[in-house]
Amino acid sequence: MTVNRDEILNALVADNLVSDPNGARGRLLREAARLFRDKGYERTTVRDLAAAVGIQSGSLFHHFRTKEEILKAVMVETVRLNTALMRAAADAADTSRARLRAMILAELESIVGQTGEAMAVLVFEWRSLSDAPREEVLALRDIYEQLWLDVLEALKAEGAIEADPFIVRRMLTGALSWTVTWYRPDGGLGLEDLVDQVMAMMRLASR
Amino acid sequence: MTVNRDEILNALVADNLVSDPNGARGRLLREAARLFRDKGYERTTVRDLAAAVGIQSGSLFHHFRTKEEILKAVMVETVRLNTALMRAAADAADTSRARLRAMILAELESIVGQTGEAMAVLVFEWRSLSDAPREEVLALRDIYEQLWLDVLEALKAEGAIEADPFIVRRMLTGALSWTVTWYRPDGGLGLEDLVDQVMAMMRLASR
DNA sequence: CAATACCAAGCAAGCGCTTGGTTTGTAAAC
DNA sequence: GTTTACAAACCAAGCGCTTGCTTGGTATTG
Repeated sequence: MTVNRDEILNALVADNLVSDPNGARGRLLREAARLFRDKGYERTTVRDLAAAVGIQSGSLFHHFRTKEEILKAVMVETVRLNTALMRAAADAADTSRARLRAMILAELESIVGQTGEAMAVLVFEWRSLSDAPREEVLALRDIYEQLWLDVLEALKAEGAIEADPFIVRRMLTGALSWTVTWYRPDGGLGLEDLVDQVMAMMRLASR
Repeated sequence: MTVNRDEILNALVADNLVSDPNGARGRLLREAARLFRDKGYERTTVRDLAAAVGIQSGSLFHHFRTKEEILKAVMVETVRLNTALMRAAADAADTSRARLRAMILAELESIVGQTGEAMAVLVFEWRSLSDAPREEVLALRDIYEQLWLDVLEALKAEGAIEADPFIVRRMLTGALSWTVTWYRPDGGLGLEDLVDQVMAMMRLASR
């Protein structure tokens, strides 16, 4: 990887697209992501959220107008960050096959790494968003998805994959995001190994 | 398929392992599954559940002691039914490859078919179950999962797949259950086509 | 001396669930 | 073949609690 995670994050923070993780807002969003993943959005109360950052529940509404706005912010910022990370990962590879591998690794890193809580929220809590904000998040996600479709279409053109790129991506989305429910980085299986397994499953091995 | 769905269902009903879909309890569980999938368990109130079957909210507690017990019943009965269906699908095929194909088809049929609501609940709402009932459901699910591991291990031994069977199954779980979020049977893509795509993705085609 | 960040207190609404009593289905007793 | 008995199914009402959010005021900071 030529561009590292922190550089990308800082650039987004500078553009006000993502909250500074060290600021009050950023800290709250991180705790919110953790709570939303662990207990679900509905089971998490504003009192839980407030306690997690050490303030009174009413004080939350100085930073966010509603509880739902917190959920939306978690999702929006997560998509933005991951789109940037994914683009960087894709750009750094020079063959389609290497590009797919890099993207799978990047997505798994997001899922099991620091933004894992937020990624899980993105996967499991979209139903808790009401229509308008959901559409907003989905629109952002489309940009992210297009990065995947580009590389999968290239692989299809090369004959490296046989199935429809669109469907392959949807299957990959499910397969990779499902790892949040079972993969533990401290187990015997490293992240790179896991990527190898995914590539092997699609018979695209050759690390 | 030599054994059809209704036969299997009736056998389970006769053994009291699954509620009669026409009975009061069965109807409630079906409506509960639909509501839980559409709005999530937490957002679904006992008043919603009662209204869906046309009774007062208090009357629910004549059939179930708590709201959580309804969720558990939905999950338990769904796993039981699908284990039976999956076993039948597996037994009817004679090669490992055909068996995997039959099982993928069976799982997709469960996901997009009549029990689809309940399957989605099983996937997305496990976090809403408290510890003890969750362990119970997971224990039942292990039986179901073993059916998959058996056929994947056979395929591995035959050299038809390259990756670890355990990991392949987890990837398949994610990929297939994720279809609930996007696949619509009335679109251009039929279920058999979708299975073909999955097999093609694993380079196991040859319908 | 504003503006920002927070606290203490509490309100209105909605939640799961309980209660006491009525209707309905079923089958034995007469 | 009507009556009696009784449990299962349900209703109407509401209790106690938690929820998201508001309000009016007080520190803190540049």
